[in-house]
Amino acid sequence: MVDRTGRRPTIYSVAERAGVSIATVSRVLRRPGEVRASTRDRVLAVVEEMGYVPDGAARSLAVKSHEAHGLVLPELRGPYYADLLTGYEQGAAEGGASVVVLLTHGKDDVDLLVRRLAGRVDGMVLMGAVPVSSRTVDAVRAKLPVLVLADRHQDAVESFSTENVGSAEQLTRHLIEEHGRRALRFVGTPDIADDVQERYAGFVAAHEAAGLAPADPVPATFREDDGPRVAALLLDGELEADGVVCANDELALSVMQRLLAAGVDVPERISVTGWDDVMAARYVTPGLTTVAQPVRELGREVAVRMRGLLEDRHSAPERHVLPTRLVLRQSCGCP
Amino acid sequence: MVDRTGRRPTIYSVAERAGVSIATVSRVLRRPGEVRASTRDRVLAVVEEMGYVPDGAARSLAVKSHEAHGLVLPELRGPYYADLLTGYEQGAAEGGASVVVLLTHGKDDVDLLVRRLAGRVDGMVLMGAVPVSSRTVDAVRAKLPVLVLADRHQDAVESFSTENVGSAEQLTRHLIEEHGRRALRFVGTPDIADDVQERYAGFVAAHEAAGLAPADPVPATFREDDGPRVAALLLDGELEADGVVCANDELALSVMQRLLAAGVDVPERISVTGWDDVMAARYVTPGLTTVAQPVRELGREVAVRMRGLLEDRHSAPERHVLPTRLVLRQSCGCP
DNA sequence: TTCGTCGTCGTAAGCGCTTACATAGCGTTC
DNA sequence: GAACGCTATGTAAGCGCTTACGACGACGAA
Repeated sequence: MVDRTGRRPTIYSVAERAGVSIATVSRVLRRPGEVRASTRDRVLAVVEEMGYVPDGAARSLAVKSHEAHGLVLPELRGPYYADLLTGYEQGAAEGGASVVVLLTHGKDDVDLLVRRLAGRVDGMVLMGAVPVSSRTVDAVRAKLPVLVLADRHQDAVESFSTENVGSAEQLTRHLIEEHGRRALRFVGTPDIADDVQERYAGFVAAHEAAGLAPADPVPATFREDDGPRVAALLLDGELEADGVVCANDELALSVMQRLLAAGVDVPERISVTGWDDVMAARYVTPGLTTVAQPVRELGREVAVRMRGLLEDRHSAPERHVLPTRLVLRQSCGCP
Repeated sequence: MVDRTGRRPTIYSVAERAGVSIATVSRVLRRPGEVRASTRDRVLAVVEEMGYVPDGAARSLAVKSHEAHGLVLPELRGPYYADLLTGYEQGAAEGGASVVVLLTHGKDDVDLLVRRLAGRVDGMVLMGAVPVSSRTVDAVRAKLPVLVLADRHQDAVESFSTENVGSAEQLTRHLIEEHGRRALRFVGTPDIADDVQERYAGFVAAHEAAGLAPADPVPATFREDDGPRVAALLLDGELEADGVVCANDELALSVMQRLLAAGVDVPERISVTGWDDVMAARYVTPGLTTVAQPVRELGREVAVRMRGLLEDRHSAPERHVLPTRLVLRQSCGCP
């Protein structure tokens, strides 16, 4: 399994053992059609026997391609990022590229890590929520194609996102028109991320269309931990509402659970809605009304687009928005 | 931003522009202490100005290290793999390595992909459930350290897993002793994966300890889709049981929901338990009794161990088992 | 027979880094 | 003031691949 030098086999040891030149070994592996069958078989036998695996770094250096994409996400909680990664990996794999993931949560040198990553991949996908300076983004963009997800649209940089304003408006209108809600609150901090902002915008739009005054958002993070706090405000009467439109499902589930535990009738007295359609949303009682995003498809499309950019670096930046789907269950008041 | 050749800057263009040799540029970036402050500043200024990012492949080739680990998982559904990856990425990042993920689900040339991956990383972690031939595993092991997760313990290859037999036994005993169950069924296909096998073994052990005859397992995959089928068996009376020990939470949730929808009193008439403690487990009613695994810690420990192996390749293969924790909620019969 | 063609394979020049070693400059020491 | 040591930097040899180019022989056509 080891050549005479005691090190792992290289293309040289394989060539020597098979009695051919290194060029032939390379051809056997990359363009088998160009070498005579008998030679090919002999070389393949040696490859197998020695357990030769070509060094990716050397290949990358020679072909000037890393055959890898970088995917930078804040974390991996919840189904969103995992699905995104799943779809992306699939799309990248279809083009023969692997994906290097960088999770920024808890790291304090994100800019450095992103720059370093830029040296090891052919293209990079940045989640809007990652804390990276625009200086760094610019530096990386100068070197390779960059795609941004769910971020405020900076011109010049191509972005993907799922539709937010429209579906938030539709959801809110549903609560107002179908369930007669008049005192809705949006739970989530718009400044925290671009999509939250858009969801709130939809919330506002629906109110204006109905001639109602939209209330200010109730600040909350995406984490479950904030649910109890918000529920307490509702229970104490500090927050008067007959419905809460939460920025995501974790928050909604957590709020709803607290309300139910306190004996509040959901949805009779208060409607609760979420966003994302996590698994728990269809198992809880009442079922959580929410908005489903085609996250896996999103991931795949992003990867496909990245492959396109790698082919043709000069295509103009586009803006992609994927449609979402309102999922009506019982927590809004539907039967 | 681009040197005179129109290509991206290399260490040569930076050196030329800064009026130093490439060795000095390299030193500025890797061992700043060895170069005079004035020179260093000058070089750094040029680096910044040109937007220079060292090529990872060239570096890897020179230092003979990819500074990356491979993580091969079947998929990314549910919190298990996502948490594992999160923990692993953290542990790897602490050692300055990035992680390349390979998802095997839906791919038919897994062996080839794994071999190829082996050429781009310094070490590889294989989930037991990935469909890879042992020939391939051996070939990869000959080249770099391999760690296996939740797999049948092949000697020689180091493995990590969470405790299964003991906690399954404990869970089953709880159902028998505390809730007086006498006709339990295990839902899951032991052959499918090593951990399912172990969980069933614990199920059997508890029965034997109680002087009861353990029933055969009811085959089912990890997916939610199998829940309705199993529930139907229970409802039709084809399966007589006063409790089902499911191989994971998805299955358990799905079965439980069907039973409840059909008017069966869970846990009064039938206890239901799962495994993994997914988020939905604490939001459903009744709360799902399950077993929590320290997945993130597992991931991190695996990464740390991998870094150790990379330092000292000759350490003997160890077998690591992390403890799990029984989470009693109401679906077993507890108040 | 001669020449061109084609298929097969070897030679060698990179790809962009790191680093051992050599060298130059300069302050110390006796 | 010569010998020495130390620091800062340059020179150049790889690292293991890919591939342009050319050599060579076999073969068919003229």
